Amino acid sequence: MAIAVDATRFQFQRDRILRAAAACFNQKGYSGTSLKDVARQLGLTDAALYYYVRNKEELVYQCYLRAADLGRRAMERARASGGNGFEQAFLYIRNHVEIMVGDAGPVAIMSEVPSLKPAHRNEILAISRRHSVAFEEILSNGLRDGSIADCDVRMTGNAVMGAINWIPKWFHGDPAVATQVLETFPDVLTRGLRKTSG
Amino acid sequence: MAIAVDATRFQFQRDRILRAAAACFNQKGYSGTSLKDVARQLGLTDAALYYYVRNKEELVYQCYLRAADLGRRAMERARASGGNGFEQAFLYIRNHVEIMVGDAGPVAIMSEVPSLKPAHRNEILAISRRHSVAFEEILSNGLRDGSIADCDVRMTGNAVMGAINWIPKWFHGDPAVATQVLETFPDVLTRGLRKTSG
DNA sequence: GCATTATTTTAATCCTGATTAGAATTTTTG
DNA sequence: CAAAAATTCTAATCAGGATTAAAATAATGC
Repeated sequence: MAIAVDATRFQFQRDRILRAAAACFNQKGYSGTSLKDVARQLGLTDAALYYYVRNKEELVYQCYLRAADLGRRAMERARASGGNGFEQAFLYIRNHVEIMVGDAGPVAIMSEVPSLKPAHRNEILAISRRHSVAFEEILSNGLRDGSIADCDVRMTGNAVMGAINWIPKWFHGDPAVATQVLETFPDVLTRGLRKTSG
Repeated sequence: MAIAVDATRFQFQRDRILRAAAACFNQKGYSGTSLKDVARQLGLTDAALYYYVRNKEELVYQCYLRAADLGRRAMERARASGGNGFEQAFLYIRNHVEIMVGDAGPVAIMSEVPSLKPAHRNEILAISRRHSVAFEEILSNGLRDGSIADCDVRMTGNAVMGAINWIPKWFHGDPAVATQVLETFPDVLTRGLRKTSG
């Protein structure tokens, strides 16, 4: 009954499982990965996973929750930076890209959100929406403070999110590529936002 | 034994099925859609689908093949236009976006490519690769002919493809939005490519 | 209209991977 | 070390959707 200072072992394993699952889902597709696949990667047996997760649906849900959370953190660090609109947009993108190609481990592409059970699906969708809105707000701020060139905020947001979310489709862990991505992607995505003159 | 001039009825139904399937996959997720779901949408019975497709795997494969083909056409029309690099890039994006939000019907997001059987998977991947390479070539041409500003060709390609491929995630058929997308998305995606001065 | 072919349905079957129960093992605690 | 709790395994079971076989219906050609 210790005052759970150490959410240690359980939480730790659970997180390993989520990362292994994310890796499997991204690499082998959702329908292509069985619980056995995920378990094997950790030297476990499929049944063992049920100690950490109610069922496969919840495994996916947790993966997505983790992905959403990492995105949220990237966003919050950017907003906390106190820069102008452009700087915050750039920073958010860099933070998020860093997560996608960095050692946070694989981040699951949210392709099976629609098949989550309603409560889970709605939660994930709500977080995603908040996330999008937050980015659009940054863009709006940038328009107002003059750091971002005139643009359709909604569409720009959709474009940027798409580009970021799609990363795991073509990035497969090569560290050299990771460096390149980190250096160029944020610039690629924000070039169009830069205010040219005044 | 007629010289199959009219691939009519069969091909027609098959295409309807592919579109219905694409719609289901995008809306309900891959694991969330059963063959019965797809069939019901057409007033058919699940078993009837087997007259048009060997199994579910092939249904997905055909959906992806169709998606890839639509993309290829968008690309070819752009290349055939004979414009400079920037113009071709812009045109390709417009063409492709038009397909994604237009009345070509829903285009399947290729999220389950990894779980296709090897031959199918490799074919889809090969097409995708060709597609990416083609776009990168357009960008390279633009760099050479001076119509596109200095940029990382590979990463720019990845960003643009991601943004386009992600469209079905947030576009759900609203015609007003379709118009907006068509008008703004190509501009959003190419702004960063425009040569500012010389 | 009749025969042939194309398309769809009904009614099983099948199969695979998720899930569960309970035993075994390992870890922790005192 | 003994008892309790935590974690994992073995061995079934189970469910649900994919798939099939055969019959029924619709379309087509003559």
